[in-house]
Amino acid sequence: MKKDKKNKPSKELPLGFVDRQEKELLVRDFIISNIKKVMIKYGFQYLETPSFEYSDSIGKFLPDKDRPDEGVFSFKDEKKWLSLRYDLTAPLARYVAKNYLEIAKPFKRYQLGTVWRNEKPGPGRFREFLQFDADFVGTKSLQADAELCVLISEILEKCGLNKKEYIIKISSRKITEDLFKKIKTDNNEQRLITLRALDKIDRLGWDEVKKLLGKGRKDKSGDFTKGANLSSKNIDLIEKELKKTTPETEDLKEILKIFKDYNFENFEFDPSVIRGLEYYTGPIFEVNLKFDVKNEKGKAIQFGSIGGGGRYDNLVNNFGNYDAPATGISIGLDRLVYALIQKKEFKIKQSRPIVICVFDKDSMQEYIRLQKILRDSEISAEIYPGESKLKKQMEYANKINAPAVILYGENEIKLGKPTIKNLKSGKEISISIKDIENEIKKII
RNA sequence: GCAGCAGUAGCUCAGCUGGUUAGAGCACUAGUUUGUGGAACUAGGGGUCGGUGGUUCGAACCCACCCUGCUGUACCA
Repeated sequence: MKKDKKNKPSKELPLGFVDRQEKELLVRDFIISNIKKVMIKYGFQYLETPSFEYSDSIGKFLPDKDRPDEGVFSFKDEKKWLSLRYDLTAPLARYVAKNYLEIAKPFKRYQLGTVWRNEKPGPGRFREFLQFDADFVGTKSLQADAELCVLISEILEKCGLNKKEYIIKISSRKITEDLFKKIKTDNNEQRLITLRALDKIDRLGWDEVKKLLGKGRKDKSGDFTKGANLSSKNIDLIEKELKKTTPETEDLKEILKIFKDYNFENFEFDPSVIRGLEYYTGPIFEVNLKFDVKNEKGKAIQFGSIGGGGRYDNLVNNFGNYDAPATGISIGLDRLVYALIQKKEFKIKQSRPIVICVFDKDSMQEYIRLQKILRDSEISAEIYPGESKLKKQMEYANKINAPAVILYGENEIKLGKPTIKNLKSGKEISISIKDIENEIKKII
């Protein structure tokens, strides 16, 4: 079958890239159709920006000599570095900065698009994936932040999740800002390490996180992670502050009030939600699934959140002098698909064609006639695409999960009555051509 | 990136402490059935045992490096 293995092109995929098959794509399409419905209802505009941006436009300043792949895929075009986008927020900021004078403010847009990250893939995590983003640009109103949570919630429920299966966690950057004032640290690296450590509370638990806040932690593979070196007094203070269950910052109090007006309850205040450490300035949200997700071997895996977002009031401003406070949320669609396929028995019908068997090429016009009758009735149908013995054709129909085959050979043609064979029951019936449509519809 | 484990047919795996032409199940192909699938039976194809180099009379098996995968960890704008 295969000789000369050498010098043949590789059939392997690059690390972190995958082929996606129909089953998965149909679930994805289902989610996308729900997203579009909800976004239209909420009055958002649909936008598409290109896959590539200048690296500096999306926050990457790539030094010429270092390898230009610090988390992103990049190449040098003439004199400037280009990068594949790693999210949809940075391109949005760029878009708003570029078109600021023309667009209505506040600008509400949603976007669906592939993004790429040059990093280590994990289960359900690839280096190329589809993201959905909804953002408000040009408003400080916390109504916007609250509405994002409501809208995501509606999308998830339209996709079949109930209120027990997901939760929106909210917090605010203001909490950690206040905290840093209290422990009086202006050491930026220490602040970063602290934030990263706090981000892991739900995964590692307080005991482990406290090690990270102090000297450091050794994980179970024996790898050591350097800690933030805070004093135990400060560590205790942080723990005390972050274990509070009611928010004390003004922004969150207001959001909670708005949630109440919306009658929105499926959220939870969680001060350990930190997220994207650089640009958030206010409320932050995280969308979490509350059921276990398993890998191919049936083992539960650390799935984490399927999306999140928050307020980023300074991002657009980076491009110039426009002051455009913004807030947004994004969902990793492929991860959601991965989880949903496991959780739900999807009844999304993968419509497979009725197969019309070919007995004799000279009768082709008869087959085409049958095929047209079915297709005109919006029934998926095909003449067996090949030249094989009947047995082969049956095996083919069986393998593609065809609901039925139509047998129209010499004998049937003489009578003008094709035989329909139901592939599930194995039953065959002889039927006149005018009844074909009805009979097939009974089967599919 | 770091660490642990793994890599034998398309898939799942066996291969005893290194010993002649490397095995099984499933899948595939052909036939039993020249107009009938999902079952059975028969026969057959398919592997330089992840790669490269080394140790050895001899390597799928031992050693080194590399690649890939899994798990954890780090980073994630």
